[in-house]
Amino acid sequence: MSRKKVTFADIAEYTNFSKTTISRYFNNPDSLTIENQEKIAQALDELGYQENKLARVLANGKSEFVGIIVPNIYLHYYAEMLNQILSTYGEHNYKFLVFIGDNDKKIEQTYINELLAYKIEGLIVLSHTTTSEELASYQIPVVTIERESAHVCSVCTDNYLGGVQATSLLIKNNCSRLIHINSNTPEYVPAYGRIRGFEDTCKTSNVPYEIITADFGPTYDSTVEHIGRIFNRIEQMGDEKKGIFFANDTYTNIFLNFIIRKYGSLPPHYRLVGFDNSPIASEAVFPITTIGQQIETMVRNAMELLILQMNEMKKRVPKPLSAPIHRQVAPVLIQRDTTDPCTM
Amino acid sequence: MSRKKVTFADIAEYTNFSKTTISRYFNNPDSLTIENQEKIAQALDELGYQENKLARVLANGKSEFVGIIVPNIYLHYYAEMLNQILSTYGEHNYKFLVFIGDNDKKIEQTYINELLAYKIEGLIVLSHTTTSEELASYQIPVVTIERESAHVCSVCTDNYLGGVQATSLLIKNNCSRLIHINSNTPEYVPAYGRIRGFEDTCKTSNVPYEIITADFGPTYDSTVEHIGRIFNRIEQMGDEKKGIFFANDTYTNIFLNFIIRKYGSLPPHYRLVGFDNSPIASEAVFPITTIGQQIETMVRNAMELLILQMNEMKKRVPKPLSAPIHRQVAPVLIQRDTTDPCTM
DNA sequence: TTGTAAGCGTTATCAC
DNA sequence: GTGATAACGCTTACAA
Repeated sequence: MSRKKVTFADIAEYTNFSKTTISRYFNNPDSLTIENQEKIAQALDELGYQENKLARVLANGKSEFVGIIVPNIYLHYYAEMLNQILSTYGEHNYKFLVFIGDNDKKIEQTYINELLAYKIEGLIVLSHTTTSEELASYQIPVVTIERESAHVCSVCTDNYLGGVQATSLLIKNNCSRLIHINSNTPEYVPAYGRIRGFEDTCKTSNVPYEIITADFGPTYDSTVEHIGRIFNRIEQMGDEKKGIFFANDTYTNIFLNFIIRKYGSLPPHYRLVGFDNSPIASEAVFPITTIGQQIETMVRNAMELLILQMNEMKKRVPKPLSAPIHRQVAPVLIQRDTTDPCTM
Repeated sequence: MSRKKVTFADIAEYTNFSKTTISRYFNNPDSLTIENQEKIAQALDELGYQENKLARVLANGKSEFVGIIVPNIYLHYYAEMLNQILSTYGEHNYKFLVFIGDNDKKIEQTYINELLAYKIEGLIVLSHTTTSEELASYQIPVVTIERESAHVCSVCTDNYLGGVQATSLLIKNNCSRLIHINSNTPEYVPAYGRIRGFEDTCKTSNVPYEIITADFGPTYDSTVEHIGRIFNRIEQMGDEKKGIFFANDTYTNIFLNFIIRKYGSLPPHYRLVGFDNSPIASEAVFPITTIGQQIETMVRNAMELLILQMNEMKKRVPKPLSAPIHRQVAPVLIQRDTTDPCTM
């Protein structure tokens, strides 16, 4: 009942083979006769063998572990990223050790050390706490997603293009005044591209525009409060047709709610576009037109870049990449009910 | 530069101690003189030592790994669970290996086998694919959360109480007709308690009630469609004050959206209560009154139960629990704008 | 307080 | 095709 652990040694004894042969059964079965394969299979079954991959890792150095550091999974965006990453198990067989970053550099360091102690083969970073320079210094394969990444491989959405798509749609909707609403975003963050895309498109098309940035505070409620103020300000602007491009769907939804509560519906002089295609965009009273990040594609790219590096590390003479590879993924415009139907 | 791995042997040689002493430095530092501790610390630093916890696991059997199987993390409910579980790292130091269940028993088996091969000390199961009987058969510490759990330890929300809370509020709101909307839920699922709580409360209070169940299909859109039909049906019922208790906030929000699009606001003859306190409940045009699951408390309980079992396994003569422990966590009524203000 | 030596359960190398 | 044997890097009696 309380069977002690069965090991290769036991199987070997039981079958009159050597441990080596048992090992081969797992790693290179073709090198055994079918007959012997069956003998071993049977012994495995009869003795109730249970693999120990940790021992194998110690012996061959391939942990098949990949570390992940996410800032949180409260936001659907990160949850979906994580979802997609974990789902690659079926394809690549990497096991994922997941840590939630604390926005605390010290703590994140300890996470990384812990991951290194468990011999991860690679690291996927979504949190913003540790600089890419520091990440690079660990000398292991790294891929970052949608964050600063000067010194490591990365995958980002083409935020600039997203800004252009959103703004172009609003212009096609004949909005005579364009507004972009965002939190204070440093220029080195990929998402800053949304602002540039917006601005450039407005300029090119010669439409008057305004960029409203603010610190929305740390909570949903504080965000609502700030956006409420912005709503009131915009309401004063008169009734020309306003096209508003928001940094994300949450902001858009909050703004939309203010509109609904005032007008009972979405009046034609408001056209809104969000970003992220998060659930709230489809769940809003009037489903929100938004720029969707192609998360699955991003993750596929991230895994490709990571595996590229990890495979290199397994060679006798690993030749690290001469320069980090950066990939951009085009976002997708998803037209719903907060803009006029329109073929672009 | 491409420094070879530094091991205890190297440190030992460098410091003229034995490997044992180096080991003790990590596991029982007090048994060394301060002086020698510093010597070793310095050597560690100078040689650039990097722990290898896998080797340690092989030697002492304590992996500090815990496996998690979630059905998905697309739903905020699961994402938040995962969030809370992962966040316990700071407290308990268990590392988490996360798998996304496929609703496919075979595949989930392979996940579990993989986890066993990596010598997890315990397993947290949120997916519904594998029966608790099967889970128990693996002979390792298991805790399930909010699912069938006859043969293993578990943590659940007190769904019955939740149903009672929601229904009582609607009755206090003077609703003269009570309706519960749910998908087809088998009785053995914990969430079925919500239905019983609703029904019992209606009966006790002698208020006419109706339970509407349906298969809402696999997508958000199909859910919208079905709820739209239900909305139309309820609209025909006349204008008595209706109190509707939904199985979750998503249903509630969809229903609310139908109301808004028809009436432009929430008319007083509709009172709505959701379940889960998911983001959509607060983000809706009219923030939704809901029954919140205390996820953090649930997770704390789950970890307690798991650690209890895992610690037992570390004893010389582990005495497994004579019977699985089941814990219930009370839900919390969160009053917002889809019900009348009311002190209960 | 410190050291010796035998594991832990695999894989890798080199023979046969 | 198969087997001995030495790693892999750490822990843990048992000694001293």
